Amino acid sequence: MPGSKLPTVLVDPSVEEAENLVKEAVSRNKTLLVIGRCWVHYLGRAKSKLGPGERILIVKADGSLLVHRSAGYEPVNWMPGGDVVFNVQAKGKILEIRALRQKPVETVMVFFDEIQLVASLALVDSGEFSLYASEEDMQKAILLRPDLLEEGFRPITYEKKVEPGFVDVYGMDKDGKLVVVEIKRKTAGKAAAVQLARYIEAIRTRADRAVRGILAAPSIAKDVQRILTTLDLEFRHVDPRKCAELLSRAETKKLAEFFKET
Amino acid sequence: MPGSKLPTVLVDPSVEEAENLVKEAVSRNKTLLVIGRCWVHYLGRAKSKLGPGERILIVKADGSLLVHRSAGYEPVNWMPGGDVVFNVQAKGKILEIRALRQKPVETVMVFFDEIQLVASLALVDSGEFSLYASEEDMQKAILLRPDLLEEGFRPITYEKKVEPGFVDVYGMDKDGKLVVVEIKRKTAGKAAAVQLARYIEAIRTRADRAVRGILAAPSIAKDVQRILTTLDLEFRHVDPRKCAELLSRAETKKLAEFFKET
DNA sequence: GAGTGGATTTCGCAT
DNA sequence: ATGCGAAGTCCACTC
Repeated sequence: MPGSKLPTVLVDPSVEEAENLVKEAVSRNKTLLVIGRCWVHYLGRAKSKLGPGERILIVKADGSLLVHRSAGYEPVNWMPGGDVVFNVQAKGKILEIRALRQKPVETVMVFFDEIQLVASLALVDSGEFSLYASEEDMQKAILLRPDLLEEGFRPITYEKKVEPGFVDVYGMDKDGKLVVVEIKRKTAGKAAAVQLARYIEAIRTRADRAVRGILAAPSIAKDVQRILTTLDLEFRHVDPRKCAELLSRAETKKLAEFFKET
Repeated sequence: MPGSKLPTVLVDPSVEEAENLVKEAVSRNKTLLVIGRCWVHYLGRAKSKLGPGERILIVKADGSLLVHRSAGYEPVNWMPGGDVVFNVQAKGKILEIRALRQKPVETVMVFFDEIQLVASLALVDSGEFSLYASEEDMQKAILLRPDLLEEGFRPITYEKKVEPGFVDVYGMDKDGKLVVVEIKRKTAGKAAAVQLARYIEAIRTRADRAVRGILAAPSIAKDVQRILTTLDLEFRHVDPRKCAELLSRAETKKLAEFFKET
């Protein structure tokens, strides 16, 4: 076993013991875990108060801080990492942990009056994370296999700058008509249709010729079909998962070349 | 001390020991913590792979699952709580924890091959979280930015003693008319309107001049608008959240200065 | 139940 | 540094 260092763990420690380990952890940029009864104040972008209760506090090596309750995906209080400074001190029976960030200026203060567990960790983690089926994957897949969009479609550029922003994909259909493609990785709402319409509008006035607008997404919201019809836009079903599968490594190379050209 | 139950903690457990505690925790809806070397697969709305590394796994009482790395505010893998089903089993030296959600259909699979710590917690947490400003905060905010109440309003005093009690804020409108403001942090009911009316009454008789009464609150109860009209009082929508934001900006400045010193 | 908008959004990538 | 847009966004609210 590549003996990774075991965490230093204190169960039901005294305030002093906890204070020492917490200080050691934050000063050495370890990952810190504190479980116990606490209350929390936040002041910065907003202002909040959290009354006493048992929670999990995590302070990561990069300074990010999380206070998690027993339910809910999101932390009830937090601070993103970066330029965060910590101040830890025991005041009587209470352990105070303060975090201060500079940009933007904000502070989280956690007060523990009962500590069940403190752990100081030196997590070794070089594992790679890869995500498939993002909007970018859909774009790549369409560039690589234009038939996904429609037969005979030929991409010209991607992320093309036009007046309001960037067109996801821009190309020509089998009849030589210009095509603007807006990609959404999940159900496309009204906003997507309107955005596409704006691009079309901008290009039509500039190019002074017919332009087709295609919304490529796994599905569209209920009333959006009506909007599309009104705006003379089209919807094309494209499955992000299928797109991801298409992107094998070999094909990605070809894609790299395509990207280089354009 | 209301002796909250201490967590069950295993440091450097065997796979079997870990398996037992993890199973016990998820089956009894406790909050679970596992720290160790793992890799993670996600399949659902997208698809992701996370290579081996040391992380923190949290499974909460509501089924939400978080995999945290040593840096970053966000979990690298997760599952929101709700209709989540878990499957835990040891396969040889590897502990598998699978979470499956139905809507949408998605699954997270975590594989541990080294376990540093397992903890099963029964977090007791009834503390209230309030992001919104207190009534006092709303008062401060209105004094700081009178425009919140109405354009041209100028506060004169606050917490002014008048016959029945204390007026929250007292000032003048842009036409020089006296204004009495009653602040409520939540939906204002009949009592608030009546209270305001009493202040107005007292001041009118004393000052012998026109006085406007404004009820400042995020909203008013259904029939209160009628009462206000009858009593010739006005309602002004004031968002406690906006007040909190405003105050936090102001108070944050003090914070910034304080930290500049230190 | 679906759609819409906000978030102490966070995060990355562009200019 | 700043700004813009996507996110496995999550979440609360409305229809």
